[in-house]
Amino acid sequence: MLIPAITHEVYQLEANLCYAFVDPTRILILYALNKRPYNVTELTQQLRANQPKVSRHLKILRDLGMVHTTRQGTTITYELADCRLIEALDILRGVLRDSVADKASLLTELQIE
Amino acid sequence: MLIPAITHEVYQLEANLCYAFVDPTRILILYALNKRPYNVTELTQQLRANQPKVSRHLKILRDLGMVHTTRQGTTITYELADCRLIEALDILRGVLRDSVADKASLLTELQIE
DNA sequence: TTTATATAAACGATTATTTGAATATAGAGA
DNA sequence: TCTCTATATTCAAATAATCGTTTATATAAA
Repeated sequence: MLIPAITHEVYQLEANLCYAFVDPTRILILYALNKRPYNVTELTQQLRANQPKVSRHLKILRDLGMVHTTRQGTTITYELADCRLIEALDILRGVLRDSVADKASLLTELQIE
Repeated sequence: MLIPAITHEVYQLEANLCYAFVDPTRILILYALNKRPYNVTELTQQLRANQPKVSRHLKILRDLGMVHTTRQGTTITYELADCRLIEALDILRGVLRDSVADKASLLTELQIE
């Protein structure tokens, strides 16, 4: 049962979406926006990053449809587009936690012997 | 309420894990292994990719602890380490589906007017 | 119209990722 | 030991991602 060539495009789309998650700054932004909407200046302060850096990452998230924007005067407020993004990130965080726990217990076993 | 510097390391770890998902071949492998374990040759045939390519991606997944291996003679069987990885990918797929649906309906509205 | 502020985009340098092709290793059996 | 098969690694080339710095744009208010 081979995987049809057309299917590869779906996986490419899925991979494109996941691209958002490979940078810690973007994950940080998503988790922050999960609490409440923020404008760029607020995010810049929270993340202790410079403004162009934050704007660049916001653009990536915007292009992927992960955040929505509303403008009030000169300030632009960003909000999370879909809370399932956090759901997915939380699951991965759980996987990470258990993975680290496994390595730690393995280390403990080695020390006993 | 600033995000403490130490926290950034956790987000870096999370981003490292997500790195597995930015390549369609790796997503394809994970979904395949979710059905049942496969050896490298079988995966190579399924994905219609060359063997070194599959092996390279398997190494990345192995290093991240996402797959486990067992050797029988010369063949090495890979299996999914944690089914929550698929759970997370499925959630993202749902987000993707709705996102595409939204764009499609927007397109429909434009055509009506 | 000028000025100030918030946000975005462009630029160049650096580093990372992916690939096909070629090569290496590891185990099984003659 | 030789050979075959399965799997892993290396290499060079092409592409892509990230960053700090600088510059541009857009809105509001004077």
